[in-house]
Amino acid sequence: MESTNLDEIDRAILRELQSNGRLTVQELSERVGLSPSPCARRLRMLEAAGVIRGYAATLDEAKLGFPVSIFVSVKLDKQVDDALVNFESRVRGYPEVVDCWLMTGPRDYLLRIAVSDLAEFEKFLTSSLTRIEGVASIESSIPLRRVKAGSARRA
Amino acid sequence: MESTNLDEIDRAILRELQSNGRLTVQELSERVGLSPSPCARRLRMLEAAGVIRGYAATLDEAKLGFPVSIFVSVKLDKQVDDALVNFESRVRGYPEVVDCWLMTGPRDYLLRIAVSDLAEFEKFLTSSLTRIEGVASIESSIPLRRVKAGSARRA
DNA sequence: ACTGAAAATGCCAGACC
DNA sequence: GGTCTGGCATTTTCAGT
Repeated sequence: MESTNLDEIDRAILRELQSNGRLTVQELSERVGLSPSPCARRLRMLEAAGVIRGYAATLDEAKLGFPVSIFVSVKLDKQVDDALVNFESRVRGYPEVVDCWLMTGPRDYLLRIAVSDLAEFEKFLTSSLTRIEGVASIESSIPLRRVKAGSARRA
Repeated sequence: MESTNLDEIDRAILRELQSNGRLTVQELSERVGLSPSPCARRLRMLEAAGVIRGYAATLDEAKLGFPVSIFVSVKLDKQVDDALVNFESRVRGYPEVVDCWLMTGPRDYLLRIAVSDLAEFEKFLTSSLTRIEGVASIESSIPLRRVKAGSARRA
């Protein structure tokens, strides 16, 4: 999992595609100061190397109907592998869970939940999250507002 | 900021574009069971309404050279507007800060930082973050692994 | 509202320098 | 890495259902 040697042009390509993922090779090549062919060659390399995992539309969660986010920190009562695997597969299945990290320390999980309102959150908590086997305790924090939104560090 | 009435087809369009943002209108129309023309119309509506904010390449942070993420929770010593505005504009300028939320409660910020290693993190902490005026205290948590990655809840 | 076809555009791929 | 050209895919529009 190396940082695949990238030169300044590769990084420029990635930057452009991070802010506009539908750029055509032509437009892209102009923006990075290259002609289309070598630009397309680099792009294919970046995709093949897995530096570019894919492309996605960036949606407005509020307009989608999920204006409320909640950060939830979860403790399991035993950290055996089975419990982790089980918890993670459950979590991956819940659409309410947007993001989930396995943390160091007390070996918790940190999740971001997106819901339409607190009633939906309560339902999710009581009927889904707390029902997962091995969940010992849960702590929620509610954000007011997203200050900066990114899915990856800017190249 | 309403949840712009979306029918099942609109949501299907959004779902498809969330997992493949470079789909052409043609391919998209086939997948959602429509012919290209109305599909293109809907797509333009979704973009104009701001439900679709844009398109982005999804990058592999590790392969980009930033395998280490750190969650940082920040407390300011006074929560006057000026301090918030100042902190936020600084934070938006740091490439290391991928994500930032203003939290309720003790009115903290929660940030995700992406760096190449802990040395870079230390440098960022001491020479950037702690130098922002009004920052009272900082707490860091290190994740081991990302379990589920999303930038928005699945439509 | 969706469909289908036709026209115009513009894109990509490949061979080659 | 750059240029060019052939061929194709895409988008758009328009008339029809």
